[in-house]
This record gives sequence, C-alpha cells and structure tokens, in this order.
Amino acid sequence: MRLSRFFLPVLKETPAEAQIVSHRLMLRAGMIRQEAAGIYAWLPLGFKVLKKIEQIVREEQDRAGAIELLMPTLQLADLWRESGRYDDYGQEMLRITDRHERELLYGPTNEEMITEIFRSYVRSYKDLPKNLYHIQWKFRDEQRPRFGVMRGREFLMKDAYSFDVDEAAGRHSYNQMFVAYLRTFARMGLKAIPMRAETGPIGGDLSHELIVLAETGESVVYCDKNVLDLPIPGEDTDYQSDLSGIVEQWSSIYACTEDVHEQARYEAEVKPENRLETRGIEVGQVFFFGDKYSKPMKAVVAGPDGVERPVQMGSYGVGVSRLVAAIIEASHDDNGIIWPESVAPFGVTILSLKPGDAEVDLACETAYEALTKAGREPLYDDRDERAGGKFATADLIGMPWQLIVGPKGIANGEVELKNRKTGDRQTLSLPDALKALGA
RNA sequence: CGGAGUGUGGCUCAGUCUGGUAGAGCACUGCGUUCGGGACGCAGGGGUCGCAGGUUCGAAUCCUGCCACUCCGACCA
Repeated sequence: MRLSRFFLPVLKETPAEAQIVSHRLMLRAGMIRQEAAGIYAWLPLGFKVLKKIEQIVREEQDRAGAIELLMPTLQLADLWRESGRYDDYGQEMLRITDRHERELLYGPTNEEMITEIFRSYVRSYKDLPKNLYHIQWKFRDEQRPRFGVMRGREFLMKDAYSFDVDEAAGRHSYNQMFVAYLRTFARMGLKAIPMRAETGPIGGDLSHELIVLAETGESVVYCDKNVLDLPIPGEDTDYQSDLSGIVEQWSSIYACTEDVHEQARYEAEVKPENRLETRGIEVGQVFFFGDKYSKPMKAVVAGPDGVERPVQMGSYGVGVSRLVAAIIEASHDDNGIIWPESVAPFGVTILSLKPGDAEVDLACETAYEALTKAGREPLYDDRDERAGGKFATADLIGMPWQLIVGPKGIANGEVELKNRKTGDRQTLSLPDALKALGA
C-alpha cells in the first residue's frame, strides 16, 4: 500500500477525551473514530489489526476442533424469556421493537440462541461432542462506557459453546478451550494468564479469566511469578488427548484477580520473592456451566441407555476488539504503538526520505515490489513530507520494521533497517535488507 | 445509576465572571525558502459559539429547559 493513497488520518495532538494510553494511541494513529459513547468506526489501520487478531482467534479455534458459524446480532425477546434472562439482564440489554411490534434485542451474548439451534437438530449422544463458535458484534448498553474500545458498548467477540453428554466430557471441552486460549494469546505476543474467576451472572462452577498483565489494566491481580515462565502448548498439541495435565499445570500455580484473591492462601503458597501484584486486562473467559441453559430450554439428547438428559454446556469468550487495545497497553513506548509482527497492520514500512529523487525512487519501488511479492504487506511512505514527520508517523503507528531509504545512504549503495521494538538500526545494502525481511 | 464537569473551525484551547463586529496554535490552500527525527516566511479559506426558548437596543457571555460527551464511584467481555 502506498501511503499517499491510503486513508491514515493521524493526529499530532491527543484528543481530550482519551484517558488511557491505548485509547490515545488508537485515536492518534487514526485507527478508530468515536461515533457515539462506546461506539466506534474502525478506520482502515484499525480494521487491519482487528482482522489479524480475529484470524488468529479463528485459526486456534479451528485447530482445537470448534466449528464456525454466524448468528445474527438481533435476537427475539421470547428466546430470552425461556432462560429467564430477559428480565435479569436489565438496562444493559438494548431492546428494540420492530414495525410489527415484535420485541427484539441486540444480542449481548448468544447462549440462548445457540441452545435453540442445537436443540432443533441434535437428539443423540452420538452427535456429541460439538463446539460451535462465531465471531460477531455484540452490544451491551454499559452505563458508563470508557477507555475507547477497551470498554465500548459495541464490541467484537468470539464466543464458543460446547455441548457434551456428561460432565467429564464437558470438562474435556473446557480444557480444549483453555489450551486454545493459551496458544491464541501467545501468538499475539501477549502473556495471558488464566486466573481463577467468579462465574458471574452466567452461572456455573468452573471458570477462568484470561488476564493480560499490563500496568494500565483495569483489575488488580496477584500471582506467582513462575506462572509467567510456563510453556505454551505447541502447534502439534493433540486436542483429542487428555489435556488435564496442561490445565492442572497452569491452575496449580497461584493466580487470582482481586475478586477471588485470598491473601492468606497467597502468602502460604507463594514465596515472597515470587509474589507479583500488578494490574491486568481480561481478554477472555472460559466457563463450564452444565445444564444451566439446556435444562430450562429443553436441549436434551438420548444417552446410550435411551434416557434423555440435558446436554452439558460451556461457553468461551474472547474480546476481539478489546484485544486491539490490550495489545497496545502491553506494547507501546513514548513514541507510539509497537505492534507484535503477528498482528501488525503492515509488515514493514518503506520510508522514502526524498521522493522525486530518481535513485531513491528506484530503490523504494524495487523494495516495494519485492516485499509485496514476498507477502510482507509493505506500507510505502511515498508522501512529499519531511523526514522527521515520516519517522514520527512510522513510530506512532507501530510498524515493526522500517526500511529507511535516503539520498545519503543510496549514494553509498546503502539503506537502513530499523526495528521498532528494539530501536536497533542496521546499515545494509538494499538486497541484504530485503533478504533480512524475507524477500 | 449516584456525584462532578465540559460543549467555541478538522484537532488542542483562550474568550464567559464584568453583554458591544468571534480569537490563537496545529491542520488545510497558494507562493517562496528549507529538507535524515513532527521546519520557516508571506498571503488565504474555513465557525448558525451543542439545541430550543427567554431577558436586552445588543447574547459565545445572563436566565430556563433539553441534548450530547467526559471524569470519579458502583457495575462490567
């Protein structure tokens, strides 16, 4: 992409309403625009990142055996009356009436709908287990939206729902998602720690929140430093095998949010030098809640004995849009965002320090073509801007690699390759620089 | 939902107390000089001062009502 043709409305000054660093940087980098309280338009740069994150979530869900579908944003109120949650949800639920006076709601989650879909088709234990997920926009009419997309009213979420014949099988499904989440967040460059959690209004007795450690996070967390060094399950993990060892390994080390923190247990289990009290952002949550929805909604299957019983369910959420902000909270500096390569909107930016100079143009075009062919998604800053502005923009928007092409270097047959994260600069020939970038 | 604020050009803000022809910086347009870490000069364009009433010769400014947004708390993927 040539920057001269892209839509990147960066701001030099920080809009007054933004309090936390990710919100400020997302506005300054031209990633989002607020349309109403807690409702944002995703501008091209932000949308690219959102899509990258969504795709990683999707790949890891698929790998773990979950099946993607897509449910609508609008749901019938009657469906929620079946589970009894229509009234429980209160003002957070956005209620809508259509022209026929039919009561609808903009879905804040999809337990009811997926249960309705499931019960319509599945009758036998032979059809189990199943894990269905979708990635869809949700709406919760928060009393007080804040922190940009971190706590918006409209948000993109991946939610998966598992269906099993009994509790043991249900726990296996839970473990599969637990492991998938470890992999998902690690791929985005995040340290996300599963922490024992309260089950909240959704109910059930087994739940973990996945918390990204970030000084600017909303919740206070307490954990054993050893949890940071646990290995992430590899790509070759067999999701059909018994995963309880991995789950046990992670959940045996103390890690709790403020809500369920027990100081006495913490002091007993964690050596003073290993105690880590910091802040974190919840980016995912896994629940096993048994028959909470299947029982009232009559989602039953016949077992091997011919007796019908409610299916055992779990639900597994990932805040996809929130993750954009969480990654920034965890990875930025005074100059701007530092994208991990896996979610960067572009792989590398080519900074032409003197557009119009024949030699510089030639080198940039050569690099642009080669990097495009190599699938590195280059962003070519071909604007007629001063060098300082280009450096500042590239840093602000977090480009992981900057290929700097200026007349002085080109005269010596050299370009510079800068790593955003470390700040390291190497002076190389153009072919060597391209080779270093995999082109 | 309790409490506290703020609405003035695309952005950051001054002006409001004490009513008298709407300002600055950034951004934008043109010209010139600059040109490896957000340059400089000159000349321009752009605002029903959140909305609706009211007071007044005259309202961004005073009064009333409404709306939106933000912050603190409670709540929350």
